[in-house]
Amino acid sequence: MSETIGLRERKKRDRRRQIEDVAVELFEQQGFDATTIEQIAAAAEIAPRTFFSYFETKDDVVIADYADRLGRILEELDQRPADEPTWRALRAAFAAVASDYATEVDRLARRFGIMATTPSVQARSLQLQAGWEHTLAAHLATRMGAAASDPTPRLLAATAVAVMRASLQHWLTAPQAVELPTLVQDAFDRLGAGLAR
Amino acid sequence: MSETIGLRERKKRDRRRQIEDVAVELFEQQGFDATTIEQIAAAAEIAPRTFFSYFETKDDVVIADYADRLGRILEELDQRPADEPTWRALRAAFAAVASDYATEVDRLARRFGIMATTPSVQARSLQLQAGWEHTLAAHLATRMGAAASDPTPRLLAATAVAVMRASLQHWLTAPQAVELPTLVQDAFDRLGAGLAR
DNA sequence: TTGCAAGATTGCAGTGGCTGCAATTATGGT
DNA sequence: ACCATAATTGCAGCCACTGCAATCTTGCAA
Repeated sequence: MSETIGLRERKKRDRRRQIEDVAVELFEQQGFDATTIEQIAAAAEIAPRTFFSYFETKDDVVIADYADRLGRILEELDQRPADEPTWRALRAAFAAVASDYATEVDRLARRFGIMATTPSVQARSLQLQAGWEHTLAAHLATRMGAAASDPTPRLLAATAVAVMRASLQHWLTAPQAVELPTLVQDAFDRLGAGLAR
Repeated sequence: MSETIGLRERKKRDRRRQIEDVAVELFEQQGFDATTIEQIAAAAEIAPRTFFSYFETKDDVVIADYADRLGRILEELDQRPADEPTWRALRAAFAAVASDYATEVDRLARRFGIMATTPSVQARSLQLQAGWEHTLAAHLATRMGAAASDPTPRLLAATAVAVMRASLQHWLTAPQAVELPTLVQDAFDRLGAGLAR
C-alpha cells in the first residue's frame, strides 16, 4: 500500500514520454520552428490544449529529461565523505552523471542536434543549467561551511558545470576517440592541478 | 569626408539608446512581462512596428549592450604577446573587461535585476554568453595551434566565461567589499594554481 | 460491482510577440 | 533643389501560450 507510486502518475509519465518521442520525430523531419503544437498534438492524438498540461513550453519537449540530472548530481555528492576535498567530490559526482550520459548517446545526440540548431531551445537549456549551478552552489556553501561573502562555492559550481558542458559538447561534436567519463575526469584533473601549468 | 561614420547611423544609435532607457524604466515599474511592446512604443513615441527595426526581441532591449563585450575580449586577447601562456592571457583580457563593467555598476545592476526576475531574458543572456564561448574557443584554438580533437580550447573558454559570470554575479548580489577586477583576477589565479589545493 | 470525488482532457476566446509586405514619409548628400 | 536610399508605419496574419469552465475518465473505497 505504499510501494506503488500511483498508477495515474505512471500513465502520465508514459504519455509524456510518448509525446516527447513523437515531437522529436517531427522536429527532425521538418525543423523545430516549422512544427506547430497543433501538429504535435495531432500526431500524439491529443487536443492541442492538452499539450500544455504535459509541457510548459514547446522548448521543454526537447530538454525534458535534463531536469532530473541535477538531482542525480546532488545525490552523488551527498554520498561522498564529508571530509573529502570539495573538488574531488565534485569530480566523482560529475563522473557518475557522465556515465549516465554515456549510456544514452543516441537519445542525447538527437536532442543535441535540435538544440544546436534552435536558439530558443539552446537558451532554455542553458537556463536550466544556470538553475543547477545556483542550487549546486548553495549545496556546496553548506558543505564547506562558507560565509555568504565567500565567492568560492559559486566559483566551484560554475566551473564544474562549465566543465561538464564543454566536455559533453566536445564529445558529441568532435571525432570521439575518448569516452565521456574519461573526458570529464581529465578536465576535472586539469583544473584541479591548475590551468597555468 | 571619411572620419564621420555616417550621420544616419549615429541618429539610429541614439534612438536605440533612448528606446532602451524608456523600456527599462517601464520594466522596473510594472515588470517585464506586464509591459507590452505597444506601451514601450508609445512611451518612446514610435509605432509598435518600428520597435522591431531596433530590436529583434523584447528580451534584447535589456541585454543589448552585452553583445559588444566579446569584441572587447578578443581585442584585448590579441594584444597579448603570442608566447604568453594562454591562461595568463585570458586573465588579462577578462580583467580588462571587468574594469569596464566596474565603471557602470548602476547601469549593470538595473539590467541584472530585470534579468534575474525574468526567465526569458536570463535565458537569452546565457545564450549570448554561449556564443562568446564558442567564438572564444575557436580563437584560442588558433592561438594555441590545437587540433580539432583537442578539447583544451573549449575547456579554457568555457572555464573563463564561467569564472567571469560567477564573479559578476557574486559582485552584484553579495555584499561587495571587493572590487570586480580583483574578484576576477583572484578567481583566475585560483584556477591557474589548481582547485585541488 | 458500483458510485463518486479527484483528476485529466478539451474547447473557446483572448493576449501578445513577432513577421512579411507594401505604401508612405523623411533625409543626407550631391 | 532633387533624389536615391533608408526609416517609419499600418495591416493582416501566424502561432505560442493562458484562464476558465464544461465534460469526460478513472482509481479506489465501500
